[in-house]
Amino acid sequence: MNLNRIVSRLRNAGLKLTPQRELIISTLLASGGPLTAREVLKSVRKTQPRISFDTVYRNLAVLSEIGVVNRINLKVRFNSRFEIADDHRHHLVCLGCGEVRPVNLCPFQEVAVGLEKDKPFRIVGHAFEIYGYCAGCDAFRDPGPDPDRNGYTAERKRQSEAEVLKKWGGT
Amino acid sequence: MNLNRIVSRLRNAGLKLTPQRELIISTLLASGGPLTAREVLKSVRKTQPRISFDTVYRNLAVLSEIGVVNRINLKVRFNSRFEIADDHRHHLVCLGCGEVRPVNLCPFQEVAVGLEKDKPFRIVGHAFEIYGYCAGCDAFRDPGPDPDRNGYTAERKRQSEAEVLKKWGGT
DNA sequence: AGACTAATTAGTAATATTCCTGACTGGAGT
DNA sequence: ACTCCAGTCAGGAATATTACTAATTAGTCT
Repeated sequence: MNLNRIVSRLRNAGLKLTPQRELIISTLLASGGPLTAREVLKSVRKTQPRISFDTVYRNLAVLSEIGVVNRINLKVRFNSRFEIADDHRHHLVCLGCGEVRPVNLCPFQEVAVGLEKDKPFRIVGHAFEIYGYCAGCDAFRDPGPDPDRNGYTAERKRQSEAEVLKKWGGT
Repeated sequence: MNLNRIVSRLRNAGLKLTPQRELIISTLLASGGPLTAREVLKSVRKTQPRISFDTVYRNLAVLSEIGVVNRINLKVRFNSRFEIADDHRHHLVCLGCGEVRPVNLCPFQEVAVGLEKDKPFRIVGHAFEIYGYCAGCDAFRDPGPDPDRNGYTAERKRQSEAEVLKKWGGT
């Protein structure tokens, strides 16, 4: 997805192209991976120091709504991330370190068929995230002696979190 | 799902049953529908006035992690809601009014098969939410004269939001 | 180029959510 | 009943996210 294509999507939705909006889009386009709202803000302020939080959040939300941007992450431990929606995809999210791994499977088409029969509901989007632990973070977790235990150990979990926050530069 | 069953799930996970935790579970069990964290807190404080935000949030997160509670909503406009996970289900979420409508479809089983092949990733859960507009809220949106427009209209959207916030008692 | 209108923005306030620390407790084993 | 320790809690601080308002601007039509 290039800037021209994105701009035409904006126009079709009746949205304007402001310098701020263009900067946000460019930032996402230039990025190698999904960014948090804060990372976008930081980057954009290099050019427009006075851009506000609200502008960044609002634009990320709007761009998500028209399908130009993918929004990753439930309200689970880590911040939301945003990426240009080149193709439609979902993600594995590591609950240990926050790593996001793309998945090229989308279950929505099969599911959508059976909906909207009884009560009307105009569907405009969906989210599908898979949670778990990558190999590195899984090592922190104690499987325990009892096979019925699911290995939840607060202390180890906290250790893992602390290291991870360092790794991800806090927040 | 009754309290006894939930308690045994807690034990299997190595978690304790504290008065606070029991209260939170009871509140969710007694509720007719999904509750926000704030609603849970408010209800629980009738019995334990000094219970903290953190306790409520932490417990809802832990209960979600062991599958006793379903967590509903992405970081999209409305707060997260929580409900006892009687059976596994997902939800339609109205972006206009926040209404949550359960759906008895889960695409995860079919999708999960193809994963974990290349790189190891221990899956512990997933989330699937469908977004759109219910009949009532859809009426607020202007389809516009151009069929290629997707009907996004900031002014109307704001109107709708304002009314809805009143309806949902603010926040 | 000038006027008009809906969309957008900066700045700020209000919420929501998570994190941290030191004190406390449930429950398993004596 | 006593001990012990991992798990928990309350309280408060730190972040993340959303909401509001008055002023500004992009884009359309003349």
